[in-house]
Amino acid sequence: MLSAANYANSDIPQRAVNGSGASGLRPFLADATQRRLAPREHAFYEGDEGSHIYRIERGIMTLYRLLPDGRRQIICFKFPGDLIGFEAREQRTCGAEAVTEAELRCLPMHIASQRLRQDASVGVEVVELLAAELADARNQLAVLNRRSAMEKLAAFIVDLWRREAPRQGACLALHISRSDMADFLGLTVETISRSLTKLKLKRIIALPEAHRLVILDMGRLEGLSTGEALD
Amino acid sequence: MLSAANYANSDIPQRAVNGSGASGLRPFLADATQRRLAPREHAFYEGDEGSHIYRIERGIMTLYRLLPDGRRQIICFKFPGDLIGFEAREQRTCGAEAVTEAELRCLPMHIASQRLRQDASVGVEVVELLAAELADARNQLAVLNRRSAMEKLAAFIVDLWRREAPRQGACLALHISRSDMADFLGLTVETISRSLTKLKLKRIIALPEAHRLVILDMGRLEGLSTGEALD
DNA sequence: CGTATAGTTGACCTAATTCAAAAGACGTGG
DNA sequence: CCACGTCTTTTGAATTAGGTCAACTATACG
Repeated sequence: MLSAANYANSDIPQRAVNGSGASGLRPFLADATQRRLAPREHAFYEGDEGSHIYRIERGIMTLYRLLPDGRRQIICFKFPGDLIGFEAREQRTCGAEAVTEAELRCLPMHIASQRLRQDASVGVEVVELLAAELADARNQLAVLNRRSAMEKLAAFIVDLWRREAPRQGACLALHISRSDMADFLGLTVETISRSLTKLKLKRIIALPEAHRLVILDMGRLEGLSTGEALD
Repeated sequence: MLSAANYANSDIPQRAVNGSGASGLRPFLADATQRRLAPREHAFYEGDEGSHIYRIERGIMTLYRLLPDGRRQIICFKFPGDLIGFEAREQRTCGAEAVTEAELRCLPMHIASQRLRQDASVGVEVVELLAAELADARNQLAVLNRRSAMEKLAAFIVDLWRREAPRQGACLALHISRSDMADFLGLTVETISRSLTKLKLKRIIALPEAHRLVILDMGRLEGLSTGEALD
C-alpha cells in the first residue's frame, strides 16, 4: 500500500537486492552508477523526460503529483529495493523526492527499454512490477476515498508496521513527517496530529518522541483501519 | 482518467480495434470466444483467480473494489477497445461489472502469459498498457483527494466529454448512473445531484433528461475542474 | 544558545454527509 | 394505454468531520 514491493527494516536498511523486483535487469543495475540525494532533493520532477530508472539502495523516497492549487498528493512511499521511474514514457507523471538521505542506482532508460525489447523475461518481470504498483495505487485509491481520517491513519500505521515489523518489536522509527503523512492521506497536518493524539489517549499507540511510534494495541489499530469506531 | 486508453463515441461504439492496445495479442483476441453481459452482470469478482483477460467490444464496464463497510470504490470506467483483467496475478484485485449491456472477447490467461514469455514485443505492449493504467490510477488518486465535490464532478464531465467529443456536438449520453458517479468520485448521490443542479443553474450544463447532458460552457467547466470557484 | 522549522492544541466555520421525503423515470401486466 | 410498484433522482433540513486560522510548544540545527 505504501509501495509495491515489500521492504525490510526501519533504520533504512541496506536491504539485499529485491527478490521480486529485477532479476533480468539485475546485472545492469549492479553496474549502474550511483547517486546520493539529500532529504528533499529530487531524483526527477513531474514533466521531466524520463532518462533513467532507479533502484533505491538506501533511504525513503516519495512519488508525488502536484495539484493545480499548488498542493501535492503523495502517491506512494518507496523503500530500499524498490524500483522507481519505470512508469515514464515521454514525460514523468510524478516527481520523486527523497524523504531521508537516499542512495540510488541509476540505469539509463534506453538500456532498460532495449533489454525489454530483446528479452521476454525482462518483460515478464516488468509486467509483474507494474501490476504490483497498479494494485497498490488502486488500493490506495480505495483507502483514501470515503474513509475517515482515523481509518486512513490507522491503515497507514498498520501498513508501515507490516513493512518494519520483522525488526524491532512494536517500535517504529517514523522517518516520515506529519506533513508527508498528510499529503499522502489527503489530510491536514492538524488532523494528523489530532488523530495521533487520540490514539495516544486511547493507549493504542505511544509516541515517546515525535518520530518514534510504539504500537500498544495492534488489534484495535487494525480494527480502526477497517472501519471500527474509536469509542 | 476514466480509463487508460482513449475511446470513441457515445452510443457505445463498435470501435475499431484499439490502436495503442494490443497488436501482438491481436490475432489471439480475434479468435477469442465472445461473451455477452447484461447490465450489472460481472465479468469477474474481486478475489477470483484470474482465468482470462478481456477486451471490451461493446458497452461500458467498471472496475471496482469493495470496502470493508460494504461500500464500493469504482476504480475506473472501461470502454470499447480497452483491455481488462490484466492486472490479476493470483487473485483479482478488483471486480469487473457491466454498466450497460456489454460484449467481451475472452482470452485465456495462460495463452496470454505464454505469449508474454515467448515474445518480447508482447511484453513491450503490455508494459505500455500497464504504465498507462498506472498513470491513470495515480491521476485519479490526485483528483479524488483534497478536491471539492464540484471540482471532481467537473473533471469527470470534462473527461467523459473528451472521450465522447468527436461524435455529437456538446451532447453526452450519460450511461453512468448518479450512484456510479458517486462511487467513482467518492461522493454521495445527493452531492452529485446537488452539484449537477448548481451547474445547471449557472448555465454551464443542461440536463434535457436525467441521462443526457449538454455542455453549454466548456471554458467554465474546465476552469472548475482545475480549481476555479463557481461564484 | 537563539533562530527556524515541525508539531500540538484550541476555537470557529464550511462543505459534504445523513436522514427524510417528494418527484420523476421505468418497466410490468392488466 | 393506463395503473401500479419499484427504483432513481432531486430537494430540504440538520449534523458533523475535517479544514482554516491562530497561538503556543517542542525539536533540530547552525
